Amino acid sequence: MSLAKRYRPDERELALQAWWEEVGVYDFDADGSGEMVAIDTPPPTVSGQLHLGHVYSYSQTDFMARFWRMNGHNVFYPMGFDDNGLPTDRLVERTAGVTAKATGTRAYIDLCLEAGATAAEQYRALFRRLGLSIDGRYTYRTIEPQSQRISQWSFIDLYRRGLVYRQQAPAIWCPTCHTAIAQADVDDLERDSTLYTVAFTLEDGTRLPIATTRPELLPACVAVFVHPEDTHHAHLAGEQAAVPLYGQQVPILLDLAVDREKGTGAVMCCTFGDSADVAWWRTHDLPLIEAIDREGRMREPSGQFAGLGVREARTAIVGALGEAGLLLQQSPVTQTVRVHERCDTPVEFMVSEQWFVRVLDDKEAFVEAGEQIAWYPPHMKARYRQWVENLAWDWCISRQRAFGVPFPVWYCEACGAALLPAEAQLPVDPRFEAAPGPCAQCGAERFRPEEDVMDTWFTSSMSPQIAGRFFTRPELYERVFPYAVRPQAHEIIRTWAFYTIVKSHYHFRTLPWQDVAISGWGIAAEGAGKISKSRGGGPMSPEELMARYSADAARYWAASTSLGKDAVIDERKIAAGHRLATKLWNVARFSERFLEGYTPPATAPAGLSLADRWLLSRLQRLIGRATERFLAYDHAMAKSETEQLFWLVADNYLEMAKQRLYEGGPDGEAARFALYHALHTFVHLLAPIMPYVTEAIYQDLWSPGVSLHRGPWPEAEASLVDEEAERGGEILLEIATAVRRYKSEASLSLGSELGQLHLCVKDAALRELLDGGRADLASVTRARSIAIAAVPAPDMQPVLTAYGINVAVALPQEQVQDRG
RNA sequence: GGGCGCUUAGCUCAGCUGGUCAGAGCGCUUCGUUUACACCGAAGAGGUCGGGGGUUCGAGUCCCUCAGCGCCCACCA
Repeated sequence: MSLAKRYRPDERELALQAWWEEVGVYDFDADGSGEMVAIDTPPPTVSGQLHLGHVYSYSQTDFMARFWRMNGHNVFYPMGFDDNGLPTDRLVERTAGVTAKATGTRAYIDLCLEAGATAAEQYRALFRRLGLSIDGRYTYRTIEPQSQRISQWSFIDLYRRGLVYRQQAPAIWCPTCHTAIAQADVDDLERDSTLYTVAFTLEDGTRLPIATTRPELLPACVAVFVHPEDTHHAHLAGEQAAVPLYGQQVPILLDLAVDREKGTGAVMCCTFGDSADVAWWRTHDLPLIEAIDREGRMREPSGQFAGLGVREARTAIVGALGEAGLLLQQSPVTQTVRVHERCDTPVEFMVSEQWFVRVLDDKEAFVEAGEQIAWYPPHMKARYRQWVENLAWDWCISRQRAFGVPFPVWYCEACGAALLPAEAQLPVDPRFEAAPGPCAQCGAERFRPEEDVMDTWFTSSMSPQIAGRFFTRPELYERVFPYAVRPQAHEIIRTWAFYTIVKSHYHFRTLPWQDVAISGWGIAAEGAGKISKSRGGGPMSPEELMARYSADAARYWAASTSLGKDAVIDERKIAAGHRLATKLWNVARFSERFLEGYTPPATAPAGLSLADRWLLSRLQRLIGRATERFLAYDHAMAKSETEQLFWLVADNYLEMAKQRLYEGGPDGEAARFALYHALHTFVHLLAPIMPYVTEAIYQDLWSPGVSLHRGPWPEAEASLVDEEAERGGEILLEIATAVRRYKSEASLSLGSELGQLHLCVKDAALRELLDGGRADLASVTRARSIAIAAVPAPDMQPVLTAYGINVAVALPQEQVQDRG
């Protein structure tokens, strides 16, 4: 077996990937006895194309998986595709240009299933190409029957425990997606708006100015609030005010939540303009006037403006107010509005009947759960805690959409009671299946199905159960749950991480995982932001990038930034990864002729040079350090330190050992020993990050047919640590650099010989230490002779004074004459 | 308004528990091709580590403060 002159990642990576799968390198051993590491892999959402942000975060998970696997752990690394629910539903609407209403629910579901399957194949292909060491036998889709079964079981279990409820209440509503959504699905969007001051009329006919950004809600105005200590307004409490344009009389009420400094100090309460309105509506028991319908159009209370969209209605009402002389003032304001994160549409609050999971009652338990989980990096825990502490709504889990996991619920036509199926019947789709009646309450036999589907997070929060085959492989599930780690991005701490913790707490009274590893985002260089939200999937597609540089190079980039930090997509960094792979290959090629058929002795041979001892010592410390860093999820530091020593070795040690290696003999044996350990160590330590080129070298040089990625991981050999040699080695490096500087300044080639290299070393112990580096220095400097003495050399060119050493060189006699 | 993070060479960033940390890659300048590598090598130039104050024998490294940037959360009349 020999190494090709050139490493061709484009060919080699594909072949290795196929081979790894063929021999099952990534196979989890369901019956194995080794220490378990189960990874609760994030199932990517089917909502578009994969981008470099996925490459970034998924690579970081794979570094851990490969590290643990090489360390002999039994790694459960499944993959899922989150293809149920709103994201897929919206994708189909956008790409196919159809709606469920137009095609019919059944046909629409089929379109969504197809879109999910297509995306899953694309994602799978990219993940393979990237070299994620996923065990393909444990792949799932969140829409598949087993996922639905687990999700519906979760619902039924929560229902029995009284932890879900159905309520007619104001819920956060997306007019574009036409569904209720959860608090977690809402983002902030800053935008320019106008603050209108309009004139309400008091009973005595005087005007009460009130500022609003939403005049279209005047028909839904149900009260005016003032602060009890507001000297200008508090006396009005108990009076009625007439709403401009519409004329309905509303009470003037007191509430401490009013900000006297804002607007005019008096504020109108509509059903509903924002969450404060909802709160006031509840606490003051106000009437409900629904002015906006579910598509975001004005309803009949709006009078002549009924049928207009919210924005058109606002313009029209402002016009009418102006004509009526009721518009006192308008001024531009910057306003932050709440929008649906999936479509950026400003949300409304709609009274509708929705299913909720109780979370507000158990905030403390969820905060405590967050405390018990180890977060990487640790400050991400603060985000979780802050979110939980600020929760204001129970988790709304029903969505008025066609595609998703259906609720396993029918309602009795006669008495309205909910009928749930037995667990054995799951999964069910009440929209297409008859209820397993009769009604337990009244005995009636006519039912109406629950038409809504579940929030996609309701299912993905069961990912530990779905991946672990909760129902179909209970023995497997027992082994993997709770998981060792949940890798995920930070923007879904409030959804995926939180909801998974909620489910695990309610169903199993346990934490779902020990650790949470939070990755940052891969972000585009200009106008930093999430690349999935930029057009065209970012600056370069992952496929394009890997075709140009290799998967190893892409992973190298992903390894350059530690957990939790965003990384700018930097092609230069990816190119640097490519160069590292090439260099590694060339070092291996150089080493091949010396290491072919070589089995290193168990203990170091006699006659190690100073450079050999330096190298062996540095390698032992590197092994310890890299291992420690990987254990702390710090792949960036592990990579950086390994890479640093590697380049030092490639640029310097190899030149120092070359002469001895070529000449053979006992000195050559010593160099072989050190060289073997160096290459062996680098190939192993870099394997989690650059699995392809390291495996290629391992296969070609050492163990054809046995994968590097099954380990074992190197262990540091304490007897090789040698601090004295490390200091001496540093001096050798300095001398080598000094001599190269001399040659560079003299415009000599690096290969040109020196007549003599003279070291003047006063300290006897140091002199003896450096004596062990004669061969190393001769090799790297091409000096014909080396003098190490206590006295300076006469008539020689000084090149370095440091460490109490004076280094001088002399050219060979013939060159001196030539130059003269 | 609250919380968290960031501010180190022209660019992108490393610098863990304070004392060879002032670093890497890219870019730039100059030089160099016969036994791994021109998909290359070598040498060099470049920063008072955002500002100010403090702790310490000693601070990018700890504390305070100011400024700017980013993110999360709350508010949003």
